[in-house]
Amino acid sequence: MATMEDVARAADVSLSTVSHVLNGTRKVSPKTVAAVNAAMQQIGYVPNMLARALAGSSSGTIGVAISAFTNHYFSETVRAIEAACTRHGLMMLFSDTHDDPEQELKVVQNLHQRRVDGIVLAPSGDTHNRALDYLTSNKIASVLVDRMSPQPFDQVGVENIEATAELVGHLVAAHGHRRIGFISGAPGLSTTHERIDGYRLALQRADIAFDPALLRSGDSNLERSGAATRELLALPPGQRPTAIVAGNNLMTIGTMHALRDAHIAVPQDVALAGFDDFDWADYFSPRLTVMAQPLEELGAMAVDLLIDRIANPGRAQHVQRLSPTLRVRNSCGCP
Amino acid sequence: MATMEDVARAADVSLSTVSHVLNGTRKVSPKTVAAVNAAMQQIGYVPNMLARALAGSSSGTIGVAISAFTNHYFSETVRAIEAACTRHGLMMLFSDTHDDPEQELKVVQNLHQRRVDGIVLAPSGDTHNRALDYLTSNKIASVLVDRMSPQPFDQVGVENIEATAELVGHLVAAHGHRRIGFISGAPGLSTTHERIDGYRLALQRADIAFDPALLRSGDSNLERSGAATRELLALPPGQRPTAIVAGNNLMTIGTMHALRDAHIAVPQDVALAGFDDFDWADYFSPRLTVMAQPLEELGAMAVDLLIDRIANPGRAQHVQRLSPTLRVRNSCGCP
DNA sequence: ACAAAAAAAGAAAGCGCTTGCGCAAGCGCT
DNA sequence: AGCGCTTGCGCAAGCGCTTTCTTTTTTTGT
Repeated sequence: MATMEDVARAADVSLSTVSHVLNGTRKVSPKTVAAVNAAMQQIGYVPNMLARALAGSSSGTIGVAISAFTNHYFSETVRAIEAACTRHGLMMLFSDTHDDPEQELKVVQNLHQRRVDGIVLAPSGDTHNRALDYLTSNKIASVLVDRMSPQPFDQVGVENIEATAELVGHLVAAHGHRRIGFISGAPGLSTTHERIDGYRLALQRADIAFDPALLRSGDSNLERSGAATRELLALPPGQRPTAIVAGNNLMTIGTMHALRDAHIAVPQDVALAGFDDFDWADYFSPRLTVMAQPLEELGAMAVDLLIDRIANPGRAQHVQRLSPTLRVRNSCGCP
Repeated sequence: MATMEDVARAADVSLSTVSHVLNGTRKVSPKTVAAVNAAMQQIGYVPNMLARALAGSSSGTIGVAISAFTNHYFSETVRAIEAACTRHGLMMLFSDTHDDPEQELKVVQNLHQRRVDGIVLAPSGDTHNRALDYLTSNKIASVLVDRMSPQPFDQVGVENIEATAELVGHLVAAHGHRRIGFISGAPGLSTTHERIDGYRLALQRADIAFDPALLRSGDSNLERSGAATRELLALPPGQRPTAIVAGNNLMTIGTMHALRDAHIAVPQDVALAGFDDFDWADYFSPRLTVMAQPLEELGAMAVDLLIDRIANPGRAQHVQRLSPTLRVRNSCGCP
């Protein structure tokens, strides 16, 4: 494979001149530039980014470690990150951590070994996250997405408390529900706790007493949320919820499925709303009322933040919260 | 950052010994191994894969260029590829080509510059695909997924003709439909043509005359397939299809949506079936009858094929067809 | 026309690793 | 004691670039 030296030889200039034309790192006379370019063309030269990265500093690559690619929410986020990378001429090294702290650490180390310029991480909900420690102690430029951490990191997520309160509030204000069940996510995740807080905030605002029986963990997955829904339905008639809010997309589906299996009509018998929009929420029947996260902006902002930090390692951490938007469709009872 | 030389110094051995310990490339006495490992630990050494790749040959990285990450089908495939990579200790450099030949070429060149060991590509449906030419002329180990090409490449896709025939055949055999509409994908893609062939094959087997009016292009997307469905519905009563088959997941959704907008009950008024299963096909009402592609195996096989070719550049090309499975649910009319 | 300053290009020292080559001990053997 | 072996390791030449320091060439002023 042709190297820069071959190009230099063919253009009858020095190696360093070739490098400088390629990078525009110093003034080179137009005719030399032409000669070098011609030689590259002719020889079919392909730059070696590995060597470039080794000699220089940047590898032009960032790492992305996401916890649950299976979840549509995250794959959408990755897509947005990828788009942002392409816009900035970066490539993305991608790996799934499967929400496993062990795996997460491995992935981060792997990315570090490959000398990525920075890392975008959706951290697992581990109480003591070793991956985050690794990032800090190795001074790796990084930004956290979705899950927030008290540790000093650049972070970008959505505003969960007010958003959940708004979602729950809609059920109260627009449809008069007073007994609202909430299916929460996996414990340990910041998003889970914040959304529970939002739920309680909405109740409080509506002067509805919090009933622990109406708050069930769906553990962020389909099956468990189905079970949680069944528990809710098994409550004595007076205590049974007239509406259910699910804490993420998977749990919304799980809940809906359980409801249908129990022959409960949505929204006639029980109203339903969920956090996270997804491609086809609009195509279910009933069409699902959800709180949609701005995934595109989230990805773009994560990359922007990361690039900025790479350029400017010393600066203070930025924690950004983006606002989700309520998408009112029919499952809440709206026509 | 600590280098191998630092480790060598700390362990009081030569640089090459450290390298050999790290790679197990030659016998080193147990006590030296211990000393080196201790030194690494103590110093906090992190191997530099860039340097390793430059000096050695492999970068331990493969590139994945997928045409339409937005489509759930592809994101699922990427997930499977990622899993296979992790199993093999590889990392995945990922980029979306947006089904644009221009972009596709750029992505492939980019990956090449980063000296990936091989490339998994879902080629765009370009008549003369420059990306494929580039791969060939630069002798880059690669494997094509989903879309097949007449050019000599390792390829893995699904069997489309028989599968589509089976799907259409089910509508005929189990439910007695004789007028079956088919919404086909974007022209130029091998999958599109093969599925059309499968559709016609099924008709032929059932002695049903092919009616061009019943074959409409949905262009592989939501909106166009909705339009195609509306065209089908606008046909004079005697000519109108009693069942519709859609050529991929997006088009199935688009079709279903159009049907609902037209207040057509599925499957009572018109039966529906589609190619591609997706997470929630089971949660729609009616539950969707689909032909499910073995995405997990597809990804795994692509990576296996690629690894094999990297190890063995000279061998003949393998073209693999995996068989999708029919998942009968309710939209076809089955109880 | 000639020195001084500016512009253009070359030489070479790394970046952090792999790997072929070769040297020094320690072994059993005659 | 001396021979050929094996075993364990160090040396140093790259891999293909970037970048600093110099050297050469061209321009400009008087």
